[in-house]
Amino acid sequence: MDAFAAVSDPTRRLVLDLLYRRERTAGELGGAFPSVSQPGMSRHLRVLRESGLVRVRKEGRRRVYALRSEGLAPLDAWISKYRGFWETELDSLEAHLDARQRAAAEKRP
Amino acid sequence: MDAFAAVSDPTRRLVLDLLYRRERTAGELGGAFPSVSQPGMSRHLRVLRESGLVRVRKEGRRRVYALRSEGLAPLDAWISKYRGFWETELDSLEAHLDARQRAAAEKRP
DNA sequence: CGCAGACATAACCGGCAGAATATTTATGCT
DNA sequence: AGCATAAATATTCTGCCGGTTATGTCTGCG
Repeated sequence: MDAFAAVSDPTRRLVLDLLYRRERTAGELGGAFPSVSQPGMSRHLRVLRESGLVRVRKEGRRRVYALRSEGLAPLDAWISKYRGFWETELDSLEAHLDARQRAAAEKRP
Repeated sequence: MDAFAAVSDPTRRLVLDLLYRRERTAGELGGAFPSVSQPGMSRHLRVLRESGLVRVRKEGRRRVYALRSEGLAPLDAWISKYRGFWETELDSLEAHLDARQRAAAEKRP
């Protein structure tokens, strides 16, 4: 599963958000989501691992997960192409004007 | 379907990439993907519409699709939190050094 | 050694996403 | 009006994803 698909799941995004602040053990992460069973979280973590978004290290019998934000680089690279598109008024403003024109045109044709 | 899920599909990303350059009719977009049937493309376009990533206008019997890049803003907002994490050497360089240290430590303990 | 804790994997299930075929709607053309 | 074209929707089928229960593996500890 690629980074795009990995991040398309809300739970996994929240996991990454937790890891952004600090490392956490699998147990801590699981505990943060009461709606998800232990194996469920384990599978989410596996997906995040295999798509390169987190790294693990063993610490006794715990697994400590940490963010590996470079994994998001491909995603960011793709989006960066579009960024600035909506920051310049080039399409949002244009769309707004189009809508106004169309609305006006429908009122008095 | 939210923007994250919409963009998690490779075909839909390619469609957006095509629309980045210019507007296209549904037919043009379909023709660009021989592996996808006409209704298939129509459904992809529907998803992109409903997640706010494209807008349509009717032009005769054609539907002209255009990028609505503001739809990507939530996605970009989420990622931007992580950007700079791998740009500052704060984790990639650190991880690299950690790895070197660990490797060295294992060679002569 | 043997037990308990932490986590991963296996097996299974329900639902939904994606693809194909068939049909419908709307528009242009003669 | 009648036909062809463009594109959307309906229907069906299949495969994968997320969740659960059950089980396995490894580690720390008495």
